[in-house]
Amino acid sequence: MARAAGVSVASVSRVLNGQPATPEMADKVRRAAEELSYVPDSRARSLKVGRTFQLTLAVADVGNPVYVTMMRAVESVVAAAGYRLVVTTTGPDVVDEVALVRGMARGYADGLVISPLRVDDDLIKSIRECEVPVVVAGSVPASAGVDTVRANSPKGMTLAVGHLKQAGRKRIAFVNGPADTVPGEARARGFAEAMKKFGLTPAGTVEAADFTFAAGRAAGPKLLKHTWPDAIVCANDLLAVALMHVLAERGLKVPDDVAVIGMDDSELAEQSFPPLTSVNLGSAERGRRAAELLLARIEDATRAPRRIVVQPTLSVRRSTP
Amino acid sequence: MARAAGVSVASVSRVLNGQPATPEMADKVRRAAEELSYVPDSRARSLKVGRTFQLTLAVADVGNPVYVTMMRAVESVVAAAGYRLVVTTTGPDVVDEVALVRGMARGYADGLVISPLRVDDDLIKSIRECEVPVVVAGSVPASAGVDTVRANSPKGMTLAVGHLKQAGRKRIAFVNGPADTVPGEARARGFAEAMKKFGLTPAGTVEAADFTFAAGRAAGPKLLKHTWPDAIVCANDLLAVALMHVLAERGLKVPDDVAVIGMDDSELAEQSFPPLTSVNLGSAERGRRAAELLLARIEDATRAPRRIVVQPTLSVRRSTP
DNA sequence: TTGTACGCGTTATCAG
DNA sequence: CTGATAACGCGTACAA
Repeated sequence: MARAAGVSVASVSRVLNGQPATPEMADKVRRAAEELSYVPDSRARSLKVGRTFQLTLAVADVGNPVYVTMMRAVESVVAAAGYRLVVTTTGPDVVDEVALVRGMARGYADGLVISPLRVDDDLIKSIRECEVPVVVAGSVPASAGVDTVRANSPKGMTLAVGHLKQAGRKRIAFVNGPADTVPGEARARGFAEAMKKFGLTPAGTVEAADFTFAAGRAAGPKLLKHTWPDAIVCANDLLAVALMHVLAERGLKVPDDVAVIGMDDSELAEQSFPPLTSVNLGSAERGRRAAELLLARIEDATRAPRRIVVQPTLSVRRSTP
Repeated sequence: MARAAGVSVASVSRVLNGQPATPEMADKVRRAAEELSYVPDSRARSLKVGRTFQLTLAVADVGNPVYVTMMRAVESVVAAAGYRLVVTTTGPDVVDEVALVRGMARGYADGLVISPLRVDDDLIKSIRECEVPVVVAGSVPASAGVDTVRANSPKGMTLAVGHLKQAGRKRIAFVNGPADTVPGEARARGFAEAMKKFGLTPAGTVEAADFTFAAGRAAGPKLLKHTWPDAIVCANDLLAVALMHVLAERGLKVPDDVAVIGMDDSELAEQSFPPLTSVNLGSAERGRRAAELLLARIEDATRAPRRIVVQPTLSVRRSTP
């Protein structure tokens, strides 16, 4: 390429990176690059500059629409900054998450946004020791000293239960995902607190095997075997939609017989029938903020860790009165 | 690292790549690697071996559940072969697709699976000239001479219309996405052919602005202004679910008053209410086959281009009688 | 402003 | 079987 343009390799590099050069030099280089449809090799560039201009987003399950929302948000922020996004699915096991974080040391990406389902000391340790910046989209202890952006589940639960109480519902049940996960634990605590705050007693609780539609289908009958709720709060939209299916099969009308509320306010909420009232935990904003935090830390590795909390809102649709 | 183990860099490389070495040598190297938690830098490795062990999947819209299915399938195949997957969203414009394909020359990935919404000569040209192997998940002319795995939309439409006719429905309408897209064109043609084959006349057709839920919500009323169908075939699941919303708003029962059929048989089909009868165009299998084709071509660049067609099946659920 | 020369960390080659 | 060394293609001091 350099000799095709009749100049030095250094000049090619300078022109293509927008550094000062005489117009005629720039012209010669661009002309030759166009001619040969030459583009700098990103592998060599990565080795030299120590950056890949790639970022990784790790989520547990791409089939969960909340991660689609988050992915969109992260993608738009990092793309605007000139980065590609590598989306990785970790699955539910924390060991896989730890392996992923450790693997970042290979240097195939310049940073990581991870939304872990389960967190243990190993994971926190691997994040702290990671070669590249890591931002956690989820809850980790403040003592971990890592950048974090998380939702406010308890407040979200307050919104949900308050809305139901105002509608006159009193026998409120709760469908959670696994309580040994970070979101599962937060939602369980939040639900209990919210019920207490409003002077209500839970009409029943069930724990689905995971946060999927199938798990919700299985958990619904278990819940309804022992209780006759007039409202059900679900830990996410997939579970809520699954519960509406179970209720329909039993001839129960939503929202007249039983009101249903989901969490995440994902695209599924407006697509479901009836459209699902859902607590918006700010997944798009969390994704955006997490990406911004990551970019900022890449710029300046010494800045103090930030912990951002995104506040929830309630999107009222037709599954509640 | 080499001097930490007291051996040469070459030996480190050999041991870590599983090449023959004396047990004691292997031991020294592994011990030191463990100690320093050393992992080979993938940037340098990429530069040297000319491979990144990364593949790219380009889709139009990550919010479309059919791409989630495809993504899962591609991911599992390439991961098993030791590759990472980079998911890129191209949007609806062909120029962005062309830019993406051209950009592959930078060498940040070893191959590309692209599912283009619109195809023109520029795109085909860029694919043929691409530095790295490209597999198209979709339809391109055989003359293009590229690896392809596509669905059989006409046959899928025959399945859909045949199912409706057998149920006694005669006033069948069609909701398509943009007809200037590859899937839009294929489905329009397929629907027309299928109707003719069964001796039926279309009860109306409307073209949504794109393949999204919102576009379906907007297109539904337009269709129903001029016609009173007893069945509606939709070009994908998102449009079908949107149509069911529109029908419900007008007090029309699905499937008693109007039957609805979607295409893609995505996760949304079983999550919708009523569960959506949908033509399974084999998105998972298409993803799997496309990934396999790509891996095979990376192994052997000289093999003849293959054109795979995946056959559809019908998943009957509750939105049809 | 432009060119020359070096080094990034790894793998492949070749001599020992 | 091991060690020394030459690339891979780029960015960048430094010299001109």
